[in-house]
Amino acid sequence: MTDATGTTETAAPDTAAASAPDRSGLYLVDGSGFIFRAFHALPMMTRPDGTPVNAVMGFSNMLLKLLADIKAEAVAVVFDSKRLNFRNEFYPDYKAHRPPPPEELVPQFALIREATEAFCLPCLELEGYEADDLIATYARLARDAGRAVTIVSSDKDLMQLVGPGIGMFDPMKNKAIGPDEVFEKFGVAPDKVVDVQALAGDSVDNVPGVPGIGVKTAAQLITEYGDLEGLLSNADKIKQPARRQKLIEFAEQARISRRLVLLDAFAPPPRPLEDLRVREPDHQKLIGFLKAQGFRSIVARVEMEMQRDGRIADGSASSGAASSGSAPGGAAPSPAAPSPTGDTAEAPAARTHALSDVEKRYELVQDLAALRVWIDRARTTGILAVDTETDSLTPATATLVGVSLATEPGLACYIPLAHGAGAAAAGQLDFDAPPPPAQIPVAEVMAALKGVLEDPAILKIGHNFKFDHQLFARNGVAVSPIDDSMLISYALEGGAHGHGMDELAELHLAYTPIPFKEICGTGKSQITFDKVPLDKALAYAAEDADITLRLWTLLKPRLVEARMVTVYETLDRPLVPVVADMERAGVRLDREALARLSQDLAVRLVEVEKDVHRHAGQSFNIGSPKQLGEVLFDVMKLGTGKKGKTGAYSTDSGVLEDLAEQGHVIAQRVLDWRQLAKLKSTYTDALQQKIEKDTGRVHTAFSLAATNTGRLSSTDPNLQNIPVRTEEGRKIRRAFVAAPGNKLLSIDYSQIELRLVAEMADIKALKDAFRDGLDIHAATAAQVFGVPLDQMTSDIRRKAKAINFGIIYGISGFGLSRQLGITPGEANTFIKAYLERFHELKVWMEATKAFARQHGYVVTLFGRRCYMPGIQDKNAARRSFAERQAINAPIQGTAADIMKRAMIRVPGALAAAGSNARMLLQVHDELLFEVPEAEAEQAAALVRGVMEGAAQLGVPLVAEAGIGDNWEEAH
DNA sequence: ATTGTCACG
DNA sequence: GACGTACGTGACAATG
Repeated sequence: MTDATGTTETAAPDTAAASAPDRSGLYLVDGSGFIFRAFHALPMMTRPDGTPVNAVMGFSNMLLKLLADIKAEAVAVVFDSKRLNFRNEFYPDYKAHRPPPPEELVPQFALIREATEAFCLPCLELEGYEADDLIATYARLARDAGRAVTIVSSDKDLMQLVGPGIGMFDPMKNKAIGPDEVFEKFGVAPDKVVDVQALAGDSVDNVPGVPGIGVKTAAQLITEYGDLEGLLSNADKIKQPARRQKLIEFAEQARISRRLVLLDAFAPPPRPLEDLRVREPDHQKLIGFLKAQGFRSIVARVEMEMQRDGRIADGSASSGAASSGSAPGGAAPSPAAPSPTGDTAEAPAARTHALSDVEKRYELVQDLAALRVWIDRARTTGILAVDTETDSLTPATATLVGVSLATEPGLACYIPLAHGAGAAAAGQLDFDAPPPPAQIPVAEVMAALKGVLEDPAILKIGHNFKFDHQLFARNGVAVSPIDDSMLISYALEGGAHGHGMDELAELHLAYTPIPFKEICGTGKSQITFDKVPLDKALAYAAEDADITLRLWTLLKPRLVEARMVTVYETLDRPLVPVVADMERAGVRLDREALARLSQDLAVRLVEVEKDVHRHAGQSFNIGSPKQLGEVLFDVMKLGTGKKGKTGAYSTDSGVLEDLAEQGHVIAQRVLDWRQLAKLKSTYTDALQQKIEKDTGRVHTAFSLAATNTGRLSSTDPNLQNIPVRTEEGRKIRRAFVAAPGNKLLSIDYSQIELRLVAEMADIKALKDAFRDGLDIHAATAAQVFGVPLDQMTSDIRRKAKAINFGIIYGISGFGLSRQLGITPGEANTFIKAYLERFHELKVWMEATKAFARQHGYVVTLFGRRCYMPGIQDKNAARRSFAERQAINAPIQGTAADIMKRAMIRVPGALAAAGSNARMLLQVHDELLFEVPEAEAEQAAALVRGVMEGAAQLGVPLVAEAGIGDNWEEAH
């Protein structure tokens, strides 16, 4: 991750470095780290008033020496925030049993901040982050601006940052720390330090690591296997039995440990890098402070230096520059004096602006020189919002029409790539039409952007980045690292509202973006984006990147406040490249088989239609519920219809099945017709249309922010509802086939939701049954109805199965009675027996509903919030509905979380094993793969392992695999 | 654009 | 005592 700068061939004359040669160093002083070390290293001393000041003294000495020795143009002192930081969110014990600081140290915290201000140096701190994270963030920013960085600290946790352009300096031992010193300490290069720490752990910070593994062993293992994931996925190959066992058992703990020690170099900077410039110290103020502490020897040194340099202490840092640190008496920054440089304590609302408040500076980029300016801007800010425009909504095959970028709010550009000649739409030759506009060839733009888009030190931000990620991947660019403002919003407020850009812009920025319709029209006259004139394209596309950046700026910090960083960073964000690859892979369909099925269905539909009309004695549209109801209930007088709230007759399958049972043949024939019509229109006809010419495959789109529970959904076409329950339907499944030489591999979780009920409600009897590997429905039947397993009947088992499902849905006597065809009274008796046998369940359900009422949301096992607005509704029906949702959402949502964890780990596990299997589809508890025939069994075992190991619970997770030439066979 | 229906987990 | 119900999705055809 080090050769980020200057790798692109096109970057020959580095204009940023040439014209603004700001190569002077930035010094980042680890204030929090220093104070502890100085306190323990230096003998106790006190001020005349008795205040202990030994650490303050050490700190002042250190700063003075630093400022005298170095030629830094910028210095900042960084502190921990007082409150908990984001690490406590996923590991509450982080730095937990640290004793409170010694009594003599406490008053020195504030004095050290005062000292920093007396030296006219900026103090940096940020709620939710440690000093180390801010140091990592500013080190990244400065290095990318081409400036040398020195971290003044001896903390080993910062050693991971050492590399080209970034060094450390130990102020206590007075010696530099470079890659050699890091290797000496950890036995690996700086970029592998976190992997070693993840294994070795750290008792001081309460980082658990893997028991029995110290730094030495860790270094040896990491050297052999490359990195932590490489080691963990090959743990079974370790020779020493005890070590192998520990690595397998504590794999998850090692992963958590790595996240604990890994510094976040993308913390929102509390103030711009440019603000950190060293100012001429206010010597009078400095001397005043030092005298007040009784540091006479230091005062003497300062005065000597002033004389030597011939400086006169007269507040030379005049006007604006002095304003932030010049409060008399060294008091804490006065809130009454608004500082133009901006304090860290600024209200969140002030961080953003209504779109209309800021001048929009949007630029059309039509040559490489202009593009390079934007690339330089991205390197300076380390942050780049990106949006792509295409001629279609299927990113697997769409043509890239343009790219927009934004580097700061209001500052955005659009790079047209494939815009045609203005109004010459319809593809007709028009010799009077204007020629195509000036555009940089796509290949050149990609070559120029690749370095930035793949630079680990530049964060790329998108809204629904999965789409853009796919387009760049098709152009040979693997965008990383990324943030997605849509997914941030989803993690924050899933279920509370939608997360599309337009909706979020209204909600958070009080701004209505230019509607797509206004640019491209609608319906038959709609044009593709490549036909849009450049001025309009610029206004629309640049605005998208601009809004994305503004939303990110506003929403990213809220993740920390809401303690939702872990959900976002471990469940949602990493899914973006994984799902992008799935969509891009697509799935092969047998078009001829579908066509034959369509033909067959068409013939049979005509037959059944005739039959229905014959029974009815008249011709009508069976597909019209209105006409059908009138025929059945008004004309034929079959029972008494009328049900729906709109006054219309209900003709759904339940009603028709009742009629069929009463012997009305027409009802069964309508049901047959409905089934055939559904299969034809939704599947056999539609799926043929969805086969992409370019790839010969179908590419669904998975929505990552559509559901209330954290599940994915699939659209255009929906491949999560392909028929399977009836024989007719399974014929459609057989049209989903593997490419030649390949097999389809389907692996699904067995009973995952019921297992999670047992886990989350902590139901002992149910957990035992799962641990014993019993037939869970038979086992619950035995326990609830008191029937011995050897006397179990299929009917009793069926009833228990229905109750088990009902629990997951937030059971009601009415619902269960309808499902089982029994009276609500009987159903209630069953439920009562169930809740008595599994008494923990009732406790959990009541607690969950109470939580929902109190907070307006429920949480999954992994911390995802599912908002349910109806929970306080005055209407009893709506409230009951929300209560059932409150029961269901944590169960369904936790299952979704676990599936996401598995999906995120699958590609790495496959790659590590050298497998060529490709993940194609997810259907909530099932994953579908396409895999070379010879590798199928191996891939099945591997993926099963990943899925079963995706969470460590009190109940086992079980996944079952099937292999076949088509999806029906594999399932 | 909304409603009814039905495919899936 | 009365609400009207199993939870979560998306697509299609009819209809306003």
